[in-house]
Amino acid sequence: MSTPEILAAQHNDESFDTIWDELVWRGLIHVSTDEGELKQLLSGDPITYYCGFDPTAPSLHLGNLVQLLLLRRLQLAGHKPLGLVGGSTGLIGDPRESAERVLNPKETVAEWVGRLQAQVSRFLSFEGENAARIVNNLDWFGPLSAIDFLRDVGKHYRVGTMLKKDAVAARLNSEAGISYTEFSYQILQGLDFLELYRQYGCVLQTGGSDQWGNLTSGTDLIHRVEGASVHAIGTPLITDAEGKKFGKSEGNAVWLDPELTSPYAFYQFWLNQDDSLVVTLLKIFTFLSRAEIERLEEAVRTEPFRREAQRALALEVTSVVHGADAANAAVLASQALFGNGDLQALDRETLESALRELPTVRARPSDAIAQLLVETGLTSSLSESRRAIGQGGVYVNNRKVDDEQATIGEHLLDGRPVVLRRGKKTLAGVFSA
RNA sequence: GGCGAGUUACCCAAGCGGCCAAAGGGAUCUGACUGUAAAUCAGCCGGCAUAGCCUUCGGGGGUUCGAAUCCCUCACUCGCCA
Repeated sequence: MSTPEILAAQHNDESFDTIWDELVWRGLIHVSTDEGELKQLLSGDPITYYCGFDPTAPSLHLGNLVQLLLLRRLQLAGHKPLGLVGGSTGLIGDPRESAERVLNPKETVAEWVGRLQAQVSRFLSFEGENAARIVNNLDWFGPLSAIDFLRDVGKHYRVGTMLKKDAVAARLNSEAGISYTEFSYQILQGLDFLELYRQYGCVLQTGGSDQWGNLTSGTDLIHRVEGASVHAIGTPLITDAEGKKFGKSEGNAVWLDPELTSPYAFYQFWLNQDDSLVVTLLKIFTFLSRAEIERLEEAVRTEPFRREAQRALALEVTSVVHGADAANAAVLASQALFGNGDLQALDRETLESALRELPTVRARPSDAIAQLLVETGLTSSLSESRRAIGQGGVYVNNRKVDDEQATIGEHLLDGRPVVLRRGKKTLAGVFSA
């Protein structure tokens, strides 16, 4: 399915009186400027609004997806989105809670800008009255000299105010401290908003609630310089039951780029969500209607073992991000591989297409299983492979491997591809070399 | 600018000359129970040719038979005083 078809299938829920009501119901508003004014603004004539994405990685991830979908929901309500990819802010980096960022090379950031622009574009419509527009803050920061920056922008910022921003205060209270570079980030983002206000009449910025300090940096600046009241919406930070950041399990971010996170792995990620979180996720990450989500919520309560809500969530989100074809392929592969366990009963065609969704490797019968685990990425070292086998966590075609020295051997002989599994649900395919 | 404290594995955090590949907690991972859930319990948790060897305790250098532990030096962080 091509992008326009995906976009055409999306719409807001008409059972809500206003888009604001829907956003509130979906739990997308964690913090905002004056609610009454915002609600009125969003129910009136089309406005221009924006959200920024910094190129700090080669792809956007799930945290950004919340923002992308919010941009889209507002566009579906008739408003005009600006997707900003921060060619210059990405060179600086906003202050993270933990420690100072390592600056990325300019060429790298430039390349990432291109990638992110393409990703952002896929979630917005560039047709019609309220077509989206992609902007890059390097366009206005590039020509700005340090002296002009300090004279024209810096004068409007009080250090006391800047120090009180949570992101800055947290770092000041930590051992890591904060560099002048990252301390200045809030000014850059403030100037973005001002610039977009001047150029496009942009009056609303959205972002994660952890960006609230940076969002208000812009609203305050515009108020001071232009005397205008503009708005900001901060979405909630999604966390699991233990309060950990969603979709970022220590170094294993879930990426939107299919090269970095395969559609199958993406689908599986959503399918495995907790009961306690699944309804929240349906509201935020899908375009399913309130009625449908409420039905699924009931299903979680009455017959949780069917995992209907998780299935719906996984199918919907994978479709939105990777298209219906990729989503269906992920569903079929999941059914085949997690079916009733008898892989031998699968016809070869089905098996092979299911395995194409997984990491695969070519092998000879004499190859050690421990080595194949490493090559497929199921483990990261031979030691870990041996450990996994020793713990009884490795299977070949659903049969437990009990010898650390075992080779793939006869499993490969009849020419059928072999399913290598670690633990309950981490799979890879092995084809005959 | 002066003085003091600190930098340990993915994170927090003990260790302060050999018994240290490094206590403890958390996370990840595996097993049991389940619903490809949660909770709970158990195991694992640097690498390799695994009763052995190799590389790790901010960087570099030194003392010693032997250093995460002592000395010198560089870098960074925090605090107090100017």
